[in-house]
Parts: sequence; C-alpha cells; structure tokens
Amino acid sequence: MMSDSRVSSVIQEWASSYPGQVLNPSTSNQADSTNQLSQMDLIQYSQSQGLVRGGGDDRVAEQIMGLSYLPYSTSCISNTSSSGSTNHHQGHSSTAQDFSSFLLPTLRAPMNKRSISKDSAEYRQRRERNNVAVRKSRDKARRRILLTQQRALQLQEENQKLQMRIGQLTQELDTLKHILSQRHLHGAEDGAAGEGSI
Amino acid sequence: MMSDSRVSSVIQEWASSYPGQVLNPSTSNQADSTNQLSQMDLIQYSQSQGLVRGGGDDRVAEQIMGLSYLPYSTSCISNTSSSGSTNHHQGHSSTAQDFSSFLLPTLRAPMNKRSISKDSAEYRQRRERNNVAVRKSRDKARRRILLTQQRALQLQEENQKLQMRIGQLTQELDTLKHILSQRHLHGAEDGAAGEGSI
DNA sequence: GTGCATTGCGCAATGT
DNA sequence: GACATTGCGCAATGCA
Repeated sequence: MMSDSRVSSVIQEWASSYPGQVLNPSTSNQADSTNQLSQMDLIQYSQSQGLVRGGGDDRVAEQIMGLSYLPYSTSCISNTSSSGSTNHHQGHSSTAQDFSSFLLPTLRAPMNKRSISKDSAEYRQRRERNNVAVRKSRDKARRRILLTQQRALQLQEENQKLQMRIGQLTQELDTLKHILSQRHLHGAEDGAAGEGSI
Repeated sequence: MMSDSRVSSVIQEWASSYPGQVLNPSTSNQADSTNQLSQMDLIQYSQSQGLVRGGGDDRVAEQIMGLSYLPYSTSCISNTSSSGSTNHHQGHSSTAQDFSSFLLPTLRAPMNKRSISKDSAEYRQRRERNNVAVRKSRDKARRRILLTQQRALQLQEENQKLQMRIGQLTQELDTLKHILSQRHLHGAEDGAAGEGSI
C-alpha cells in the first residue's frame, strides 16, 4: 500500500504531542499507520474552554477578581528580566526605575495577601518564571495544533487512496464474479479473461 | 459506535470553518464523503462567521481592570486612572496622582503619536472594541481547533473502516481467484463455493 | 506548600 | 478607519 514515509513520520510526531495513552505501538509496523486518536484530543479543549461555557457572567466574575491590583506604579520596576527574550516593546526598560517610593500608601496595591508586593524580587522572579512557562506552554499548544492539522490532511489523503483501492478491488471482484457466473451458466468454456487485466 | 451520519455532519461543519476553497466537488466520485482538506489548513484562516456569542453586553465589569501592567517603563504615566471602562467609576484610582513629574524624560511614554492618551474616551472605546474582537477571534480559533480535532478522529475511524473493507474485498477476491484457477485446471466441476460465503 | 502547566483576559502591534 | 490576528505578560487555577 502507500507506505509513505512522510506520513508516518508526521503522525509519529503528532502522537508525541499527546503524552496520554495516545500511541499504540503495535500499529507502527503496519503499512498504513493508524494510530489511536482517542478522545484525548477532544477533552482538553471542549471542556473548560470557552465553547461550552455558559453565559457571560463567569467572565465578569473572573475579571472583577483581580482588578484592584494597582495597575500602574507597580511592575514598572525592577524587571530587568534576564529572560526578556522575545519581548519587543520594552527595549528601553533598562532605564526603568523604581517609582514605588513616590507612591502614597493608599495608592499601593491592596497587597494584603501575604504582602505580595509587586516590588519584591521574589514577585518578579515568580512572574518571570510564569512567563517562561506560559511561553513554553503556548509553543507546545501551537505545535500540537499544527500537528493535528497535518495529521488531518494526511489522513484525508490516505482516505482517498484507500477509497480508490476499494474501487479497484470492487471492480476486479465484479469482473471475476461475472466470469464465474458466465462459466456457471455455460459450463466450463475455458476463458481466463479478466484474471490480470483489471 | 459512531454513525456515519454524524461523521459527515461534523466534517461539513469543519469545512465551513475554512471559507477558502476547501471543498472540491470533483473528487467526490467515490462513495464516502471525502472532502478536500488542501493546504488551506496549514496556511491561515480568515473570513468571519458570526458566532452565536455576539452580544458584548454581558460583559461589563471586565474593563474595571483596565490597564493591566504597564510595560515596565513606558506608559507609566499619563493616565491617572485605571480607566474605568465605558460606563463606570474610576473608584480607587481617584486618588491616583501623576507621577510623571518624577519620571525622567527618557522614561516617559513614547506617546508621541497623536497623543494617544489612555484617558481619552476614544482610547477606551477602541480598546473595548478590540477586546471584543479578540474574544471573538479566540472563540473562533478554539472552535476551529476543536473541529479539526474531531475531523481527525473521524477520518481515522473512517480509515480503519476502509482498511477493513479492503481486507474483506481482498480476501473475497483471493477466494474467487482460487476458485477460478481451480476450475481452470480441472475444467468446470461445478463448485459455487466462495460466491457469497465470504 | 512549592513549582510548573494551563487558560482566560486585556494590551499593543500588525494584518486585512 | 474598523475589525481580525497574534505575541505577550498577568493572575487565577490546575496539578503533581
């Protein structure tokens, strides 16, 4: 059959994006690689992600939660994040200074909870870690999506080929059946026709 | 298990997510529905398709949060408020002051472009519009991804079925061929064996 | 509790 | 100019 090496390789890669119980090792040697897709694919997104989400109130609620957190002053400072990496709009951040000393206490963030002052190096550190994690996670997601798309494409191609194959087989079968019926009717007349012609 | 009707319906829906030239009627000569995936998948997606969740009225409090984080140095100034969205207070921010006087000129926001002060109602309006657009776009993306995943799953199922079908046909064919060869050798012996038994 | 992973969200830059 | 996409950081939350 169409043992397209390209196909299997991509599917292989795709499968690796789903660390769950996705791969079925027994299928790798088969001609047409048919991995297990499983429900894993649909779980993650369908639930907890927008689509099914009820009304809009949840959004509001979520929003209200974090809003009192002092939008300005903080976080203007001490970033110097070493892992700025792809950050683009903060090239001049190197000159950033700590304005917090100018802020009135009343203006400061409500940081009532365990004094999570946004000035603390610890805070910045955590933020930076999270930012890294976020980037990583999103890269992963992007890759996963891409692989899924490629996989869909290839499955479709494969499908077409399979269907074509079925068409061939069916036709061949019909021919043989016809021949057989002919012989059945007329008895053995010796006609090796359609054997290899189809 | 899954019924074929469901399959085609989902694929149908999936196809509608790709307003490009996704469907190619010329290839659908074979029995099963086999849509064209084409490269469109991997490229981009555009076009809009009014989702159900159009109403932006449900979300109101979201803008309380207003400017989140102030990219470090720039734009730390010129706003006095956390931007009370379109229709409400600027509550806690009322005590906010202008720290810009403390900022070194080099630290000031680059707001040189037509003075895009974040206080302006026009700015808030634009932001809000964009936020709506972003939500819409992301919903769409989520839907698209979900659809692609479902499609991949279904294609895979279909694939398995096709392969099984091919197996059947092949075996049947072998049987008939065998029968034919037998007859060929021994002449008509009358043996309607594998006709319908496979 | 600690730490990374996910996810929704708003902002801004950029594309159409 | 309006809307659509996209990368990014923040915060909440999930999870090991």
